[in-house]
This record gives sequence, structure tokens and C-alpha cells, in this order.
Amino acid sequence: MRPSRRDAVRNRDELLSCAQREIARDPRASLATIARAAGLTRRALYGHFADRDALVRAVIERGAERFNAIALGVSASEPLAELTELTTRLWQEASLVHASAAIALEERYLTLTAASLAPVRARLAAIVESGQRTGRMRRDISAATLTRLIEETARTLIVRWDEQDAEATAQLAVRAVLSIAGLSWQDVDARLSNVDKGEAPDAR
Amino acid sequence: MRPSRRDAVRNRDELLSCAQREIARDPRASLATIARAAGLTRRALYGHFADRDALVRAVIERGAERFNAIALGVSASEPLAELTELTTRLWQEASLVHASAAIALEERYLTLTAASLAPVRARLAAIVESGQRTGRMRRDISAATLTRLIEETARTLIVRWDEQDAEATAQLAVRAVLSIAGLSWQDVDARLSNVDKGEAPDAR
DNA sequence: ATAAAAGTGCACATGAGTGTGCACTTTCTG
DNA sequence: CAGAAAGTGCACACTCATGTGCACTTTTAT
Repeated sequence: MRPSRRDAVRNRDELLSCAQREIARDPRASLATIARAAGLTRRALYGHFADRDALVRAVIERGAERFNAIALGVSASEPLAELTELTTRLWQEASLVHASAAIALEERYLTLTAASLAPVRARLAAIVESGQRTGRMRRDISAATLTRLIEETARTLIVRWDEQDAEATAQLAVRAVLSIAGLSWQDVDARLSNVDKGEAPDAR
Repeated sequence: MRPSRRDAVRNRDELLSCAQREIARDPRASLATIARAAGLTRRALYGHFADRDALVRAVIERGAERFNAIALGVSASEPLAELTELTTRLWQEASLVHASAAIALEERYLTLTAASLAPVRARLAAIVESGQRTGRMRRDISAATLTRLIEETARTLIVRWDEQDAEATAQLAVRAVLSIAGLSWQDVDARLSNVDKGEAPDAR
């Protein structure tokens, strides 16, 4: 009655990351596909997860940890810089964002997915609040709506841009998000041209 | 051997619009669901369309006509006004945009969906070209990329905003699109405050 | 009113995905 | 090495959606 085996732990982990990847590619990836990607049989998968539902929930909870790490990892001197950093970090986790967006399409996982995204959402809401308060972000839209708008914009860019040039696309996402935040394109461009400058002009 | 019956034509049309609506709601709506929504049996549906594929293609082609009408219907004195009008018109066809986005998720219909969207895309590309040429839209992003970016932004707003207040949401979509086009939020706000003014300030 | 068109209500075959049982083999781990 | 844990390979039952056949009823247009 030994507790567990190391390779089993590895396999479980492999199943989770393969599930995330396959679901990101196709929201209704079959368990057979996922198991095969992890180098296992469909039957073996049931040794780790009771059913599809349990697997998906585990994937979501796994994502929640990384989202939490992302939320905690963002800190800059000023709201627009924080927004830039948050966008970039999320871009680096493209597959995770993609999977979480795909899973959230199913009514059944809406609540849990929202919970998993909570830390990032809270961080973004705080950034927006301080951005509006200090006059660096637009004020023609309420904080709640702007937060949602930025989230949707970032998600769209990350999920729907399969281009080859990752570097350029990440910067495109930042440009889009800063524009949505209220900056004119000249301000966006200036901000991204001299990245070394600590201080940046406000959105006026 | 009479050619057809009027109610049959009506039913076929009803099937098409119900299919569009149901697919907008859920991309994998079953034929039973669609037929029921149209007040028919699943069996009767097969009297109008050979199979699911034929139905979906008919839905796409039906959408193409309306997209074409939208593309032709947009004309204003100046690119940013045209962009505003195009966004508003697409917003009014939210269900169509929604369905077309859902259908395009399937590899199999990508080409046909793209063809159906071609007129609107061409119109948008022309607007962006003239917007950049006259200095009213951002120049830090290539015309092709900006066109795509605006399209994705508009689609996201239209598809993912199920709010109650249609008026406010339509305006939100316009604000987002104009911001993506390069305007500062103050310029966007000024432009939407006095709608009566024919001429508007450029994006500088 | 009547005949053809349209639609109903069943039954059936097919295919894909899920979840389980069971005998068997492989692979860690102490 | 020995034994338990993990995984394989198969069979099976179940569900859901698609597509077809056929006898039957309803509706429309002439």
C-alpha cells in the first residue's frame, strides 16, 4: 500500500499539460486525443481522473495557480507601465489564456474559470482604478467597463493572433491595449520606442 | 409537378434564420434544435437541405448578401466617420456577426466564411488606407495589420457583449474601434459628443 | 375537390465519444 | 527480487447526433 509512484505523478502532470494544450487547440478535444498526446491510453487516463469533468476542473485549477503568479509578479512605478507588463506576461502564457478562454465557452465551467481568473482580474481592476485616478487612462468609460474592455482586447489579441513573429505580435497586443486605455497612437508609439525611460507622458 | 408552395418557401427561410440564430447561440446546435425553433420536425428539415453541411453553407451565403449590403451602405465624408458608421451598422447585425464568427471556428467553413465577409473587409481596408493617407489614423501599424486589428476589435465587442443596454454598448464598440484606430480618448469623446458636427479633428 | 407538395412519426443504421469491467503485462520501489 | 502500483487491450453499454426509408396526414394551389 505504498502511497504513489514517481512516474505516475509525472504522467498525471503530463496529462494536465497536454489537456491544456489540446483544449487550447480544440475545446472539444477527446480524451483519446489528450491521452495519446501524453503518451498514455485512454483507459489509463481514467486511473488519474474520474471523468472528463474532473480532468477539466483540474486543468482550470492548475491554470489558477499560474494566473495568480502572474498577478503577483506585476509591479511597476506607474499604471500604464503595469498594464504593459501585465499584457506581456499574459502573452507569454498564451496557451494558458487560450485554454481558459476555450473552457469558459462551456456554461458549466464559467464559474470556476472566472474564479481562476480572479487574481488577474483584480490586479487589472486595481491598475485601471489608479490609471483613471492619476489621469493616465481614459475617463469616458467607467472603471468596471474599461477593465472588461481591456481584458477582452488582450484576450482577443492573444487568442486570435497565430502569427509567426512572436516578438512583433506581443508588441501589437501592448499597442492595442494601451490604445484602448485611452492613449493616442503617438503616445503609444513614443512609449514603446524608448523603453528605457522610466517616466512617461500622461494620456492628455 | 407544380414548382413550389409559398409556405414551403417561408419554412425554408425560417429554417435559415433560426439556424443563424441558434448557431450564434451555440456553434454546434443540433438539427433537431434548429428545426424545432423553426416550428418543424428534424425530418422536414431534410426536405429543404440535403444535410447539415448544405444548411450551414446556405446560412453563410445568406449572410454574405447582408454583409454586401452593409459594405455598400457605408459612405461618409471622412474615414473616421465611415469607420463609425461601419461599426454601428455591423452592431445592428449582431446576430449575423455572431453566427459568422461561430461558423468560422470550423476549419471546414473558413474559406466560405471569409468569402462572405470579403465585401465588408474590402470596405474596411479602403477606409483604413484612406485614414492613414490623410493622417487621421495611426501609422505605427501597417494598413493590413490595422485592418485586421479593427476587425477583431469590432467582432469581439459585438460577440462578447451581451449587456441589456444596446444603445450604450453600440457606442462602446465605436469608442473601442476609434481608439484602436489611433485616437486619444479625448478625441474619441469629443467626436461622439457632437454627432451633428460634419467635420472632425484629425488624430494628431 | 383534388392531386401534388410538404410535413409527421416512426424505425433503423451509423459513427463518435464516454465510462466501466476484467484479465493481463510492465515498471517502479523498498 | 518481490509485490504493488500503473498501464494495456479488449469488450461492453450508453448517449447523442446524423442521415435515410416509408407509410401516413395536412396543406396549398389550381
